[in-house]
Amino acid sequence: MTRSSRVRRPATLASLAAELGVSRTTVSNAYNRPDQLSTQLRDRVLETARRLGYPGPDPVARSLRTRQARAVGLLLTEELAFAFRDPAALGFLEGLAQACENAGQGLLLIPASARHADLGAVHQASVDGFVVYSVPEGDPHFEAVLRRPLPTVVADQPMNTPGVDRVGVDDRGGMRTLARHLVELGHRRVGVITMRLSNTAFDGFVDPERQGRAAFGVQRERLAGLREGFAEAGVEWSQVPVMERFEHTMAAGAAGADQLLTHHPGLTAVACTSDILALGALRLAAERGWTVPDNLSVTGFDGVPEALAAGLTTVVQPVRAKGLAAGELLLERGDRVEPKSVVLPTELSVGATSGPARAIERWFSGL
Amino acid sequence: MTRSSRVRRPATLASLAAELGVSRTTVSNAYNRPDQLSTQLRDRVLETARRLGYPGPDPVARSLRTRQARAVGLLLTEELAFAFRDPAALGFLEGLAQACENAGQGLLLIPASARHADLGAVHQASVDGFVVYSVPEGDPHFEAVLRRPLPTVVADQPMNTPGVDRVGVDDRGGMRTLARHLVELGHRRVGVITMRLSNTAFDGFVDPERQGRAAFGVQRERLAGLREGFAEAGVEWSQVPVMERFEHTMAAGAAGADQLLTHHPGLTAVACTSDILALGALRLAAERGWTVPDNLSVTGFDGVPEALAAGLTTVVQPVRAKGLAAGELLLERGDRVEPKSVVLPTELSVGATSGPARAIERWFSGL
DNA sequence: AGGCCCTTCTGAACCGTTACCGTCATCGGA
DNA sequence: TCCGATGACGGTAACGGTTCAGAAGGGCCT
Repeated sequence: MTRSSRVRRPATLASLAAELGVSRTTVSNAYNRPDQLSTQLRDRVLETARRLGYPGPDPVARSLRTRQARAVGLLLTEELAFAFRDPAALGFLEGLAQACENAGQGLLLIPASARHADLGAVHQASVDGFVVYSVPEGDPHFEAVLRRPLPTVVADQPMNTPGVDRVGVDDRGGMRTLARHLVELGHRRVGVITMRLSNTAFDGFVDPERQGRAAFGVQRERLAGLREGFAEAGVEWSQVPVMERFEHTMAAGAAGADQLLTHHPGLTAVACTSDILALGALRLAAERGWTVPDNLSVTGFDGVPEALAAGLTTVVQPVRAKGLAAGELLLERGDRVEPKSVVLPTELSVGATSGPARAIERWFSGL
Repeated sequence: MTRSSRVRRPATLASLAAELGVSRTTVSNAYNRPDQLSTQLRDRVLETARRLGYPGPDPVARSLRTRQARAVGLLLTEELAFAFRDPAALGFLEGLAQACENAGQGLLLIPASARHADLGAVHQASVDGFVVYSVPEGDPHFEAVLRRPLPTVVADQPMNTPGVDRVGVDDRGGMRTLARHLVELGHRRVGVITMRLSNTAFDGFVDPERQGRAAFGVQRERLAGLREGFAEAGVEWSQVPVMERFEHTMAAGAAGADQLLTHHPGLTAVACTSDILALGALRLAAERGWTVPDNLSVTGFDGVPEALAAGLTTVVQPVRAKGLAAGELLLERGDRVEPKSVVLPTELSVGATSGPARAIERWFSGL
């Protein structure tokens, strides 16, 4: 079979029916309801289809009529390729893909990065529902998704979208537990490196006011968890320097740590709101010749494989389960109407990058 | 806006036109060809649409008429989740996603693992073309793809599908270069661990006959490259033990290496047809207390990040570029008819896991 | 005044299917 | 012989749009 023959406009169900001298319904039934016609006729239909090169009912026309596309749309505001680079996103996707596979549904990745000002990709997506992964509040693509009359599940962010299902993790509780861990180790002078808090590029220190205005609820929650945990030990949050980085890379984490530690040399611990940033901070510590955790404690959030392999103290969130839950929430809703919210637990993983603050005090006194 | 209002059957273009007292054409134009109607009328249309909760033209109906879905279908025979676990597949996907993003196209992951005996997912995919990633020859899902009257690009496998575009890498040449590298280091007693050669589960030694019958052209090519490279040094291929593993995991690589080295204790080098298997072999060597490369040389293929980080000697293939090329080949074909084949170069990356065979001989003589 | 073009909008065909309901033949039983 | 049940198939109307040719109306030029 040559390419050109495969690419020519194929026969339609109607032309096949005409060729056979039967009705279109019968041809349709031959494909979709074998029990509705005799075996002989069905075989004759299928045989003729083969002979004419009829590829079977057109999926688009079928979707139009049956009102289902057998696919789930995934909206990420980042570049598509990002999804395959970021370890946490990857875990989520793996779980989501699993859910789709289980249900025999396709998974449509929708190009909706900032490059695409038009919302065409969202409007044009032939899907039965959307999963929205971690987009900022007020994102126009997300709003376009909401206007589509389709069931939608939000993963992580934005939080509190009325009437929309959500699956997330206990960001705040996880970070609170982490903060307590640092407190127990004696840390009182801590710094924070956070992922971007808004959609506009900004790198630098952020005051609590901007923290509260953050367009990313997950970051707000994680910061709030740290605040609460440290508050229990009497650490005033306004005294805790928070460094924001727009990019989510190890390089950004290292740069953030550099700036943070340069302005606040007395810090005994740096808590990062992601593992990637924390790995960057670790790299910076190594560059400065500091020993972790003797000279500095560093913590992350997510529990990505790279971080666990590196022995990072971090909050592990079940990213895979989150993706799976998001998919299932979307696919297994029956005629449920009231929105559902799933919050998965997080777990502190104490690694080799957090240690007693004592040692650090000693180190500084020796300067 | 509550969920129930969002999920109710929405207004249609026709009902909107009726409400406005204009023709459907005009409403359609308001969305698709703003220059075809006055600004006032367009604003009135859009305003009324907002008021009635009309979500804009239905994508499926539009696709039916325009004959395009603005999406690319991706067929993998593995579980969907596999794509997010296997590093080489991941790199490919990243490149492909990039190509789709550049063209503003969606990327539809089609569930077509062995679990899905029915080909419905392929038949139902609303896409403008397919990218087929590394599936075995004769795969029924692939054949279903070929029956769809859509442009198709094969990545890696199956090779030599008449009339179909393909993008691959120089598997054979890469492996030949690797073999020469081992030869130069003095290796003559080598063993091989290969990925699965057929779709049916099998673990064990494979003779050249089965190698030639392999359903995976890429594996055939890589083995052929080794054969040719070693033949230049007078190493008879029939004397080279080849161990096949069905699973593609480090554990499988370790088990394969174990079996291989148990039956052929005199081997000085183990060449694997993938990095994952090679990393497994390295793990086994460590478990046995062997020093690499002093006691054993180990090589891989792919050049995945984990392998390069581990200093594995391997053949690096440009997986990302391969994905990008596959996407571009599909999306940028104009009215080209004759099939096109792209073969990307591979590069030997000499790491710390291959060394002179001398040392190994000495080690054995000391037993 | 008449012809022509331009802008703006309409009517009808078409895209390829499936849902719904009706029809027709066949057959067994009364 | 007639009747109702059953199985097999067909006709018609959606499904929700896009497209293209052309109509209506106004302005401009001659």
